[in-house]
Amino acid sequence: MLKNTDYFNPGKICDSGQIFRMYRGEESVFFVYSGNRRLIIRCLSEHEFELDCDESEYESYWKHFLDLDRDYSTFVDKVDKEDSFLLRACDWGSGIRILNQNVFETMISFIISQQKQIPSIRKCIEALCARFGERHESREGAWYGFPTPESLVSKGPEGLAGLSLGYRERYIYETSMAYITRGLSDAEFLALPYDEAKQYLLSFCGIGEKVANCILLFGGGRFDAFPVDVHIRQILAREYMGLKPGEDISTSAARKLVEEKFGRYAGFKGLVQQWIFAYEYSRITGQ
DNA sequence: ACCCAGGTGCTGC
DNA sequence: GCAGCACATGGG
Repeated sequence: MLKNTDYFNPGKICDSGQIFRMYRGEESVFFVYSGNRRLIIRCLSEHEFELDCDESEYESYWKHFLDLDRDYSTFVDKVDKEDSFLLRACDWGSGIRILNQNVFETMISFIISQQKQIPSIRKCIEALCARFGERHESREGAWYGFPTPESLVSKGPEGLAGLSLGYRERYIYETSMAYITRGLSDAEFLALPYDEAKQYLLSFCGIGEKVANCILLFGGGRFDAFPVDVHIRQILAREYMGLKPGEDISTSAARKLVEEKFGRYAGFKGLVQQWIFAYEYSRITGQ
């Protein structure tokens, strides 16, 4: 049971695009999957939650996974009062936490995410878990864990066919193979300096600048990572350059603008990114 | 048929 | 460093 918990809104987190294996159940119930673990969150009120998982897993795993050991109140107060768009995004995104997901799962998930829409990404990952993951039985029904790299390569490169992964099949296979031979444990990865952690990620096939930043932010504990994707570029163009809706700018121009507009939020730039991404995404999908 | 999606790798300059 | 292109697949 979690009481008096502020700045924690499972619904906002579920829709924020940083996690693909989090689902809405009935009546304010959420299912969260990570590796071979599962957490059920029941929202009792705005500040009270029942967390259902194996005994001891909360303190040893889920508390940090949900980033509940961080004080989010300080970040909200630091938003520039002149920046009306960010104020709205921050207000809307209140309750989003930046998760600490496991690294290999985040690598494969965001390799899949490229050139795909979020519902489609979820389906691909589900299919991958069903084919290669460990099966678990529970009162609520059967579910599958996230596959290990060994499992993903166990049927050869062709073993990944038929899951709508397209050209990403090769990326997943190559990255899994490389991870088996030279992958770091999560603890080793987290201990790396920022630049080395990024270079490590970029050395895998299918991981470029944007995906690396997603992994750094959503699984790598780097609160300053700022992924720039098509939505972020459109926000910058529209809200910070006065261009017409839909007009795009180059990624390099976007990175300069990010530094100019959000550089002052050093220490929590990644949270700022999630506020504006989730706000924009809700606008597009009409929530 | 066309355009786009939480881009990356590769080539050529 | 930067532009241009191919790359699967599903959805509008």
